[in-house]
Amino acid sequence: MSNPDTKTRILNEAQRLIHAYGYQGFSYKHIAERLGLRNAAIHYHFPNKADLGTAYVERLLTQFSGYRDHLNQKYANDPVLRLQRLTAIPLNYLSTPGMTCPLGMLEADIRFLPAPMLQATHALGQAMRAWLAEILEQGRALGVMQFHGDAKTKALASWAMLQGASLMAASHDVELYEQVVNQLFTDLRIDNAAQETL
Amino acid sequence: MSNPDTKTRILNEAQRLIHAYGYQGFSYKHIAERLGLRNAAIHYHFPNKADLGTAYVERLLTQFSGYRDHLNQKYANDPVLRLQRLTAIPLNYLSTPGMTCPLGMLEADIRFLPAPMLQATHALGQAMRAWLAEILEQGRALGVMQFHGDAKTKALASWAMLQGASLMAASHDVELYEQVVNQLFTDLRIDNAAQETL
DNA sequence: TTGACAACTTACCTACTAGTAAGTAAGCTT
DNA sequence: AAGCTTACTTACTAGTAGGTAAGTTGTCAA
Repeated sequence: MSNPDTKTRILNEAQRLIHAYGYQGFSYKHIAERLGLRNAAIHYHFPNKADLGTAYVERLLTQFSGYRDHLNQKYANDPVLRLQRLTAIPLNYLSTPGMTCPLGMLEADIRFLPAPMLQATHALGQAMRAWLAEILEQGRALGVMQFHGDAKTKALASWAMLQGASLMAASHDVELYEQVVNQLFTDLRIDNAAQETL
Repeated sequence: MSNPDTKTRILNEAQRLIHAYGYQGFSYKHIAERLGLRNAAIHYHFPNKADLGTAYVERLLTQFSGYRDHLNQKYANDPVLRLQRLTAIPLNYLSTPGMTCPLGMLEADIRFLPAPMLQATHALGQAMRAWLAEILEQGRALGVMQFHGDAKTKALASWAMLQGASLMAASHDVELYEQVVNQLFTDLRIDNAAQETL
């Protein structure tokens, strides 16, 4: 291979563009121009846009799974810390102005996603909601979080909140997302001292 | 005027298409085909796409303001009922499969909105959040709702939740939105009897 | 040194986008 | 009847989209 990581560079650039403009907001031409390639070169590595999009989501899923497993092991008995890390994920993206986090982004563009990409996206969403439910359940069991109703439903609602907040933050400012996360912690009656370390 | 309401028919069709596919997901061609007109006829009534989009949001804002004022008058002393009506708004849209409610839709497409449309959208969002904050504040004052922290922040978080939920519901099913609304009511410690009437 | 393969490029295609210029037919106004 | 206006149509533009077929170049293995 003359340039072993062109494929990776394409994927990286696609990710950047997806986070900035969404799935249907970027084109092969955009990638080609940024990387000094021609349109057809992208098609060589990713025959069609759905392949590229699916590769992007699958990489996200792999990254997320690794991070989740790592935190589950490292902070096995500290659901509050794990929740802090979970809610901090979008901040990595939102800190760059004009960038949305994948959470909200994919949900916003969901109508345009090709079938295989949609499937991968649903898998990612489900994995994240399941993790959140697990954290909440343990938090309540240990007495460090308080909430009413089923943990899964609470996780779903909290998830919707984070997703909505990350979308709003992308078009306003990051501070908005932080306010919502603070409210989430307040609602869960997590004491402020722990919240400070966020 | 030979056909006085062509303009309105265009706006109606644009609304339908925006709710189904988003702002950048519909074209003049789609409208023209549905209405048996030519592309240029749309341009005659709405010189460019931004004009059409802005007209759509402004009509939404007018409709919302009217509805809010009406409910504020009718249920001036019943914030729970007003909250139920507010959270029921997206259901009108979500009940048709494949349709998103304007709430989530506009937020999802926000990166593509032309300036004047963006302004109108922000005005609409702010109006709805302000109304929600007002309802929550009154609810807590009357002792029919319970929550911690500032009412405005709680409104922001709840708003993010509803927005996220309406987006998710559009790609899954309405029941998901209803679950999230139920959780919101549970979190606010609103008694179940009242909730039944939702 | 030949051949195969990887990693491209050139050149092209069809479909669609928003938008425009010019023309037309009907109706209203004076 | 003349002229203006409304509400369009026909025909077009420039630009972008995703995608493809065929050719080119460099590297490596036999």
